[in-house]
Amino acid sequence: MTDEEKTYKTKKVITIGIVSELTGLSERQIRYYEERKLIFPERSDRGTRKYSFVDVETLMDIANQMEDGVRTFEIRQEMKKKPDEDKLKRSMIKGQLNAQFGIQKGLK
Amino acid sequence: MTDEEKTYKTKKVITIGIVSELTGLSERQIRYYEERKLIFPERSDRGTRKYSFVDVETLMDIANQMEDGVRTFEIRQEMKKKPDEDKLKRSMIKGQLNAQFGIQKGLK
DNA sequence: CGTGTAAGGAATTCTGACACG
DNA sequence: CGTGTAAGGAATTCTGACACG
Repeated sequence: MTDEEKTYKTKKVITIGIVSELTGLSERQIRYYEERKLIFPERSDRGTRKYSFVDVETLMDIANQMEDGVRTFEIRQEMKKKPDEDKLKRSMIKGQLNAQFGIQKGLK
Repeated sequence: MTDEEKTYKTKKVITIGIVSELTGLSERQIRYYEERKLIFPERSDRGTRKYSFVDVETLMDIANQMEDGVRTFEIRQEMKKKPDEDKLKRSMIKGQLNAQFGIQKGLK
């Protein structure tokens, strides 16, 4: 991946309304995940949040985990350990994910 | 370039205020270039314009040509002829660009 | 804990128009 | 021709809080 392509992925230019459309999450949820330290948008001059495509992908990953009953602090801990396996995780189906990482509460 | 990377470049997710910051152009200028058929943003549900990174690059290219005195209809015609040499043109310094394409009015 | 909602304010975006030239 | 600006309205975003549970 070239520097230019990397910039497209990581440059924070998307407003919360569009992130909401892209992820299907409510603005409330998106702001809450920030409060829980799962995502870190930048701020424009006058305070509006700006997200990158990577943030959008992280949010979709979070959404999947929330559906599985994972709690925010557990998601945060997983992100610390494996800061860049998001792509890997996203490509796996839920069952496989659950089995491999076992990050869900008391599953088997 | 993978499909995923292509999506980052072409997906229309940036609002006009941020495009303005990114390009240094006023919102007035950006809307005017649309009126002159140089860029084609999409619209969100309720009508706000949304741009891609490619649009941002096109705008920076347009800005350079405007500085050189090229007029909007001339830029539009160049874009028709060479729909994808933007990258090439952007990488050339102005003098070279002028000499090679000669699209400026009566230079020399 | 995670998320919906009403609340009020501030900032954003939109369109059509007048202005200069 | 290209761009600034004032105008009024509509939509966006922000924060802190109450609610449910």
